[in-house]
Amino acid sequence: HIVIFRSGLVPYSLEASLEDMSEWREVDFALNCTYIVHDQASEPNFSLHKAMTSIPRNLTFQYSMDNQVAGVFSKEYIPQGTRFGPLQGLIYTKENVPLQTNRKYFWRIYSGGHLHHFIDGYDVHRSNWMRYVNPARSLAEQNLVACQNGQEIFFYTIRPVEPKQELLVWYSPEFSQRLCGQQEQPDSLKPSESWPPSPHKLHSEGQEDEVDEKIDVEFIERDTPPDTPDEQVVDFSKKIHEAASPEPVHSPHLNQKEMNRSIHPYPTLSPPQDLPLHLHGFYGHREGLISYPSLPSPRPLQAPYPLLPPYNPHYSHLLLPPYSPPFPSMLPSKGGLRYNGFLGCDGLPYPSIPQQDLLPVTLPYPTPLHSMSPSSSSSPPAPGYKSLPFPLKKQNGKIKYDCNVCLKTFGQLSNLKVHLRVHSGERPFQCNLCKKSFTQLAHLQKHHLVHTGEKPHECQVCHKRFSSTSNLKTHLRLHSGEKPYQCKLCGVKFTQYIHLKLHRRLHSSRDRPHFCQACTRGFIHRFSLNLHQRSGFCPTARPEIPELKRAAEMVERFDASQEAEALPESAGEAQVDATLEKWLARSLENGEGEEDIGFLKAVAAVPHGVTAVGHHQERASVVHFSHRPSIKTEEE
DNA sequence: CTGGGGAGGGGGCCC
DNA sequence: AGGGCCCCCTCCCCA
Repeated sequence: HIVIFRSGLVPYSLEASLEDMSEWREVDFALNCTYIVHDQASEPNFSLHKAMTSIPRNLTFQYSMDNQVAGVFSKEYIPQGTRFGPLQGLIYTKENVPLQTNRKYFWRIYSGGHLHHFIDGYDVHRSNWMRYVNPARSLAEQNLVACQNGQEIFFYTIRPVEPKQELLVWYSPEFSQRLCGQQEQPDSLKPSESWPPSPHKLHSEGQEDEVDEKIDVEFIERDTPPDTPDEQVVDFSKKIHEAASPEPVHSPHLNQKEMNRSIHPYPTLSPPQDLPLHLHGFYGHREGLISYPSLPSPRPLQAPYPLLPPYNPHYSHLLLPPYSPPFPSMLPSKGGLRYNGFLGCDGLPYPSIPQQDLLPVTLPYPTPLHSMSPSSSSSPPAPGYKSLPFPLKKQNGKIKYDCNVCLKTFGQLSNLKVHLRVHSGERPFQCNLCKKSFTQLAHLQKHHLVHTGEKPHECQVCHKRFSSTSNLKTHLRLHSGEKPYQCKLCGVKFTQYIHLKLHRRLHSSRDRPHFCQACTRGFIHRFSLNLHQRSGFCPTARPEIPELKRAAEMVERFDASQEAEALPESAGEAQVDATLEKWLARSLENGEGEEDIGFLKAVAAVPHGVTAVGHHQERASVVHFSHRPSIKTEEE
C-alpha cells in the first residue's frame, strides 16, 4: 500500500477506496456522491458577471498578473466525494452552432451514444465559475473528475482537497471514451513523450485555421503570464500571497508533476498524454480524431464508497464561512491597494465594499438610465469596469490589451481607451455650432467641414471636390470602373457595398419558394434544391468545412443563372447536370476566380444519380469529394 | 431599382 | 500616454 504525505499534512492511506473510486462510472458518482455544493446565488452586478459571482463560498479565484482568473482554488478542506455543478453555459445544438465561434469552452453532451448538444462556457454572463477550472496535466494533480449526469456536467472531488489547493479537472473514463469516439484503437497507445508537451508540440500537432491557433495561443498564455513590467499592472496574486500565505499556494510546477505522476495511486483515471492540455478545446481542435490512452472498461461498483461520511446535501450550508468577496476586480486599480485592515476568513485580504470615491473618473461609464445618480463619477461601474487595469496578454511577444466588454484586442492602450468610449457612451468632443458630440477629435474636425462647406479633397479626373478621402475614393471608382461588390446570385456588381445590400433584397424569400429544411437556403427552382441536397453540399451537415458553404453558394448562383431559368421545372437529374456543366463553362469563360475553378470542376464531376459527400480531411485545406451511397454525417 | 454623394463611426499607425 | 492623421466601413438621402 502506498501512503502519500502531502504538504506535511495528515497522511492518508486510502488506496483501496481510491481504487474503487477511480473505477466509478458516471452514474456511480451521481448516486454515491456525499456532498453537494451549489453555486452561489448572488446576482451578477455591474462589475461582476455570473461566471464570477456563481463561485461557491468554499472556493476562490486566483488571478494572474494581468488580472484574469487563472484558476479556482479551495478556501478550505473539501472532502472527497463532493459534487460541484452543474456546468452552465449557452446551449448549442449541432445545427445551430455559429460558424465563427470560439470553441475553447465547448463541452459535448451525449445522448444515446450520439452527440446531443454543446454547452458553451465562453460567455461569462451565461456560464458559471466552472469555466475557470483548469485541466489537470497529470494524474497526480487531478482532484476533480468531470461527469455527464443526465444532460448536465458535474465535477466531483476524487480525493480530499486541502485549503488553498487548485481544483484541477479531467474527464471520467466514460467521458473520455465518448469524446474519443471509436476513431482510435484503444490499444494503440503510443509511447508517451516527455510530459508535459511543450507549447511547441501543441502547435505542431496540426493547426487548421486561425481559430485553432488563437485558442492554443491563448491557452498557453494562460499558463505563462506575460512578463509585464510591474508598474503596468497590479499583481493581485502576488500581493495576496505576500500578505496572507506563508506557505506557497499550490501551483503546478513541472518537476513536481513529473514526480507526482509516478506515484499516482489510481491510474485508470489516467489523464492524457496525447491530449491537448486544454480539455475545453476538444471540439475545435480535433474534431472526431482525438487520441486517448487506453482506458479499461469500468466495472460496476460493488458497494458505496465506504469511508465517506453520511450523505448531507447541505454541506455548503453547514460548513461554509461567511461570504467574503473573492474578486480583486473590486479593488481600486491604481494609487495603492487599500485593504481595510483585516484578513478574510480564509486568511486572504479583502477590500471593503467597492469604494465609490476610488472609481476612476477617466473611465466615465455612464449612469444607467434607470439610475437617479446625478453624476457619472458616483455611479456604479458598468460592465467592463473590470478592465482596470486593462487586461493584458502577450501575442507574438507584443502586449495586447483586451476590452472586457466585447473581447476586442488592441495593440495599444490608447486605442483601447478610445474604444471603451463605444461602450461607455462617452463623447468628449462637442461641436460648438450644432452641439453634436463625437468620440474622437478627428471626427469632430471632420464634422466641422459640414459647417464650413470646406471640401479639401479633389478628384484629379473630374475636379469634383469632397469633404473626405473615403468619399473621394468611392467616387474614383466611377472613373476606374471598379465594382468590388458582386451579387453572388446574379452576378451584378456595384461600386458601393450598401448598393449590393439593397440589391440582395430583390432575391428575397418570396422569389425562392423551394427551401432546404436543413440550412434554410431558398431556391428559385425545385431542381436546384434537389441538386443542393443530392450533391451533399448542404453546409449545415458539416459546418466545420467552409468549402461546403462556397459550394452551396455556387448552387445558388446556378439557380439564379440564365441556364437554370431556361430549364423546365420537370427537368431530370441528367438534364440538370448537363445544364450545370454548361453554366460552369460559361462561368469560367467569364473569368470566375482562379480558386473557384477546382470547385467548379468538382461540382461538375458529380455523376448523375450518385450522391457525393464532402469528406473532410484533417489538417488538409482542400475538400476531397468521394462518392458514397447516402448522405451521412459524423454526428448522425 | 440603381447609382451617386454626404456624413458619421471605428480603429490602426505614427509622432 | 495621448493625440493627430488616415483609412475603411456603414448608413442615409436623393436624383
